[in-house]
Amino acid sequence: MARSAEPKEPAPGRAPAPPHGRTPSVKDVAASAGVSLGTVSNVLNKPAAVSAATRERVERAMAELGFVRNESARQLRAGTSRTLAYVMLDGGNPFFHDVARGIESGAEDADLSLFICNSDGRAAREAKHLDRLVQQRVQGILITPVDPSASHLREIGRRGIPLVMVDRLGGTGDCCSVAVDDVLGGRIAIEHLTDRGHERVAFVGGPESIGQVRERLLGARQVWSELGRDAADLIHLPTEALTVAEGRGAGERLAGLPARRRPTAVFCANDLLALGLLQQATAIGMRVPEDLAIVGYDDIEFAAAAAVPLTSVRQPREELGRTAARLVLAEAGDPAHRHEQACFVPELVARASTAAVRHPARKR
Amino acid sequence: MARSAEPKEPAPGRAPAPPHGRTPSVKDVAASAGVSLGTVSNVLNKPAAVSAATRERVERAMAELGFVRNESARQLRAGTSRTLAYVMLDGGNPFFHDVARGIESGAEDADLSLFICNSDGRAAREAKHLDRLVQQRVQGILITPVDPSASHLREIGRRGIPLVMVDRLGGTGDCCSVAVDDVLGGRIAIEHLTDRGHERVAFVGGPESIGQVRERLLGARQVWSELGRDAADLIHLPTEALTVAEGRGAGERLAGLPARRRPTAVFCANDLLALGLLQQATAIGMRVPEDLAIVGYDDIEFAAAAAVPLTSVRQPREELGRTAARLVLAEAGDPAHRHEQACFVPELVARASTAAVRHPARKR
DNA sequence: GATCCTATCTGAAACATTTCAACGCCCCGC
DNA sequence: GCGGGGCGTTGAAATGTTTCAGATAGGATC
Repeated sequence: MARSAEPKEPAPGRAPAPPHGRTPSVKDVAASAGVSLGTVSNVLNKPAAVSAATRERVERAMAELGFVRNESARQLRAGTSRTLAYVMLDGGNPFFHDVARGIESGAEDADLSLFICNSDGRAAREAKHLDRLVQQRVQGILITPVDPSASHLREIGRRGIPLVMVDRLGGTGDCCSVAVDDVLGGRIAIEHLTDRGHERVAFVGGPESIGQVRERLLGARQVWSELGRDAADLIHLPTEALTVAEGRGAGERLAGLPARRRPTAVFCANDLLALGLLQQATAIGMRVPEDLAIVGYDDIEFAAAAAVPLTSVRQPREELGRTAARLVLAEAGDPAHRHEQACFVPELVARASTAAVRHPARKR
Repeated sequence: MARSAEPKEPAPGRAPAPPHGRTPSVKDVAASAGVSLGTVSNVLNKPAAVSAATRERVERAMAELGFVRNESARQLRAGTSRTLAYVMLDGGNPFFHDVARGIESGAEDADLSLFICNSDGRAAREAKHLDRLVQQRVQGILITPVDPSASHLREIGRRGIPLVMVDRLGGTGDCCSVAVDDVLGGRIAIEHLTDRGHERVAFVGGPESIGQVRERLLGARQVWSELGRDAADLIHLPTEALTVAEGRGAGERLAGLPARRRPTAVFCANDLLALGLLQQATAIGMRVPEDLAIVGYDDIEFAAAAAVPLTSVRQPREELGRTAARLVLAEAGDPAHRHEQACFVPELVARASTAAVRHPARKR
């Protein structure tokens, strides 16, 4: 019954089979190398304090036994883990994955692992994730919250766990945050469209409970009124969510408008909406950009990959993530840390979906 | 200097400020409730063994102190963590996120957390992630490996950590795996195209070092020869990777073919390629499906959202993930576990990109 | 009243690591 | 020969939890 080594397979790697059942600990290594366990610990943590000969002996023992540090024990002693966590809002939106990638790169630099969670827009899930993360004693939490003012967020802060809001403004300033200037994003989108000669534009997006949506719309309206345009010519087509399906729905409603009122361009609150809208528009035979120009938001990879490449407002996603990681680490390192609100500037990426065309209405 | 409670903010939540610096432990709770720490532990782990009165007292103490279990300590004692991990191959491909969602749902059922890592197709990154996961003593590892035969994978197995390959066949059977029948997938894609009357078809995909690519191509060729078609009419357009950019490149090469040799349909090894190809085809004025029919693979959300909705071979992604989670848990629970190779059946989802059109070549 | 049982609670041990005061040792300078 | 100071090493303490053998008490049964 004893688990014998398979004779067929003569140790393919370097590490031999584990000594016996249990995975070896520092104690085993110490015994095998004939040193105290404090010395083994020193080899791991301050190798300079150990003589070369001893160090080598210990290292050989570790290799022979296939020793691997037990991170739980280390954490227990240290009081905190070597892990950051990012709780993202919508796992179906590539935007957040790009942000996550930025965070990961920041975490990597500090030699930390990154725990990625997905709240899927549901407060209960978010709370559950946060609960777990607190139990894990993560070193810091990055989050794009369902509701930035939720009580479970303040709870985290009260516990003294560094927390950074990502892509949301920290509001009252009781935590760090990184965000992009959404009002400005709305402005440049509309400026781009008016530059292209559009006089009747729709803003597609909702619900307005989402700060981003509110601000992008606000920016749009600001420019519109500054240009002295009639507010009635900037239509708001609300959606229930920022998804492809909702974008299609908005496309249908757009098509249903009487020709007089129908806009020649739309500005969508994100790229998913824009892609859905583009699809619907194409399906009913509208040409983009000739009949309808479209501007999206986020500049996700699929925006550039659309059949008609999508003009979009790009956010510096990875940098957003990297900065967030930097802030959370700064807060973790320095107790006297002042909360910081980083705000990035969005940038318009013009593509075919708003290419300059002599507009039919003007041409004739 | 003492950190006094802010007078402005009269305890917004229920939990009062932590007692003093340190986060409270079971010992603190025990002291505060006037019981032994064993009892506190029982309240947490086997509440039935504690009298109602005591339990309530302890629970009140926990609430008052804002006690949160320390997961590291729990893990240390238990010898293993309450965490699964998924190392995905390509964070930029929504397919893997859907798989991850399935895994998460499986993990959720077992009340485990899921650690999501991204190897980004790089073996070194993958090895680093695995290293960390072993240090964390995760309960099991799910992985879509860069190279299924890599030595660091066998290492994991030798350590006795349950490992399940996702979307890859376990090959020699020395670990569990879940996969989808890619040969069959290739077959149904080609059958669909030949049903639609196409007589010259291209397979776009590569590199062939990827098992999926090889098998989908194999399935395609099988059907082709079974139908008695000339092998020269099933062109293989190789790509360097399964990305949108490579899809665009393939589109260019396709357009460059002399009209006689140009296929009327393509079967792409995944949806990213198909989307890139669709974009390029549209850009140069080819109509889809009239001039070129396209079949993708994976049926990611963006396939349905494309301007011309993409016909695609759907894999049961979430189920793949859920099954993988189930297998890894089975292996973790039962040491005498027999490795299992789960194989799912793909399914064709027909959309506009291969809609039946009277094909020009036949019409005239 | 002794015995047994059950329900409840206790205290110490164990888990793997890091830290730290202390120790032995050797060499240097006096 | 002795004090002093590095250097390298040691052993014990501490971290927060779970587990488990025992302790205690309160009934019920004989």
